[in-house]
Amino acid sequence: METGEGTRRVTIVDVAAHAQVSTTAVSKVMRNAYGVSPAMRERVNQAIAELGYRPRAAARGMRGQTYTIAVILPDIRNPFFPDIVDGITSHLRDTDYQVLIGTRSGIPRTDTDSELRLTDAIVDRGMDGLVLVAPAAGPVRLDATAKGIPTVVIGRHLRSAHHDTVVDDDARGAALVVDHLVGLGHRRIAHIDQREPERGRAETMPNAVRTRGYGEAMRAHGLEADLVSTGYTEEGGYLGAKQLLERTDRPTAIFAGADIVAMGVLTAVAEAGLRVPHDISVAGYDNTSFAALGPIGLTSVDQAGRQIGTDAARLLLDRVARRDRVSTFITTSPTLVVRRTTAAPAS
Amino acid sequence: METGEGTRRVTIVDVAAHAQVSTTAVSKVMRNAYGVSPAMRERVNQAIAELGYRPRAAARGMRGQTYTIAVILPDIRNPFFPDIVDGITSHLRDTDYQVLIGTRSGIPRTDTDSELRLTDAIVDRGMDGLVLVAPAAGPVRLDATAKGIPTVVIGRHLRSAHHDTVVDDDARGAALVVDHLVGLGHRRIAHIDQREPERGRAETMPNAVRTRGYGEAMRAHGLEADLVSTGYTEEGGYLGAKQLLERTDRPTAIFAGADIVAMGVLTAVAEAGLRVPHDISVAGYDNTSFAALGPIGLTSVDQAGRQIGTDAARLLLDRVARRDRVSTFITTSPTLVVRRTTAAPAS
DNA sequence: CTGAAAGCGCTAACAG
DNA sequence: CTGTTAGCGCTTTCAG
Repeated sequence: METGEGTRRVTIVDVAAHAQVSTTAVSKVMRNAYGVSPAMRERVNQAIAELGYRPRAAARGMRGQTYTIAVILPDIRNPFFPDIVDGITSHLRDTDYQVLIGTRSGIPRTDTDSELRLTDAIVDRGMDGLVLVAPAAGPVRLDATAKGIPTVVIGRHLRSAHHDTVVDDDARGAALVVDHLVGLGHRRIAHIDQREPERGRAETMPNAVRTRGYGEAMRAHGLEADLVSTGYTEEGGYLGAKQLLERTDRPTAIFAGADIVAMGVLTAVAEAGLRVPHDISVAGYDNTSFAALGPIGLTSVDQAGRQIGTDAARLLLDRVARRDRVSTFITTSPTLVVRRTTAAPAS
Repeated sequence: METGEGTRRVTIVDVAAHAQVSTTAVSKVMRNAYGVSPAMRERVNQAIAELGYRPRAAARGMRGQTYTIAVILPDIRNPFFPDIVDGITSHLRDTDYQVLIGTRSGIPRTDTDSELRLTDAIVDRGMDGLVLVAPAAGPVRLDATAKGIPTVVIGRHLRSAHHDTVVDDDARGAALVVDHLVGLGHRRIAHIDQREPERGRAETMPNAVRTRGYGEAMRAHGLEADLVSTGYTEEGGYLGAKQLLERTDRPTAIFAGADIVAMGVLTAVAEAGLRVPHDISVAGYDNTSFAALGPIGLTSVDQAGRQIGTDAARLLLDRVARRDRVSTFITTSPTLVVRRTTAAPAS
């Protein structure tokens, strides 16, 4: 127990000596490896407890695993991501694995570069697995990463032989919103999405797929798409809505690509002196906890983030155990949650 | 560059061979250590670039540093914490250090146990420094942790010789709110705080200090404190407010201990068919980005989370460099941001 | 200023 | 079922 000043940390050698066995035996017991008698297991465990021994991940990592899983989030402020993280950690709770989160939450967003740096850092630290949430990297890069470390990609519409994928049917989710608004009588429905600078990613990013779904649904109803591209942040929503509200012929409904975007939209609408849903309807995507808030009551698309996280964790552990197994692609179905920010247009 | 299947990862030995120098030289160049000629530095750097070499943190950690800083958050959903994280990462951006976040965001909250497990995991992974945000552990435990790894504690009103501390003047912040509400004419001002089960921590937890500040300010105005203890979560605010609103003689103002709590309060108020601030005033603490949202406009106390994070990062790097330096205690001054959820009482 | 050699703590082969 | 031995990739003495 002694946490004294100069006391050297207890190592596997100390445990082995204390239990009068070999270090191999201790190692095996820790990893629940095959080939240890119950008696020895008992003795070793007791020695571990008595000495308060804890294995060092770095040393283990040099030969075996580090028992650490990293989750890379594009943005720590988006309240949707905690749902995913919850799902992952809850699935890993009873295992030996530890979850650590990396984020490029700094100033620059949609930054492929900082994501790359983070991914490298994860690999350098010998982590056992990686969950990438809505990564910005291209398919080639993702494959290269996945070849080096078991990887699950969340949110990209991208099949790969090297990583597993869990993704929401974003096109369907967007259509759900459009259908709902059209059903209420709206014709001028605008969409605020995230600008997708790189051509190659356009088809596979969740935002792009939502945009496509929106466009197709509008067309199906014989309506014209009305797109404003800013970004999936509160500020993006604010700026996008400002732009839309300045028009003489402003839309009667705004479909924001994410709840966090809708938050900015609501702020802009309030500033313009308009009332929701009387003057304008607003819908979001993700069904975050903030959408349900009393003063908000945002109509939104639920994509079951917790479930997505759980699925990702399961796939990841699976792949850590068998790195060569065939890859899996899971699609989840979104549902619409109607609240108080959408209603029939006033006119 | 070859990211081929079986290609062994390039190590320091490969770099040394390529540059025709010793591994020691390479090691020194990487660490910007003393005693390398510019010519050699140049050669080594070129070899590193040509081979795309990246040092493995685990291996480095066995003898030296891992260049990794961990931040432990009590809750990933509270929108105040990203501000702190932003401050930390922005300060560390141009260093070799990498920030990784750990959170006990699972189901159980205020869980000393899961915090401990996380702290241990951080230490086991040989991280170079640790930032603890509003930790639940007691002083003895915190000291023990800090003895093992350079540590900065954010949010606890606790002076220690072993860790540095950055903390907001929570008592003053609470008084700011009470003074503001009393100035508007309120007399029945309730406070929703977080239950503090452990006696020993009562004086040092931010929530407890806010509660104390609230009580003292009320007394100074000759008013009686009215406390409901739930938790610093949205749900805590919801349940606490529900309880308060059921009373026949309900308060005219509710001061929530954190913005996230205020969110729950607003939901409960809306459900009760009451209007803010006409029927009841609501104030929060933290001045998160959500407080500024158009449909919210929450009056809140700003404690400059980004600045707190920056200070913490600076102190931490400082201590990583000189582990034996005297400890520092920084207090920041909160300011009140008045928005639209507070007004004179109706009666 | 440079390099050879000795570990850091652990796991994986390999023998007994 | 158990123990011995040889490294993993890096940093650190300590000589040259």
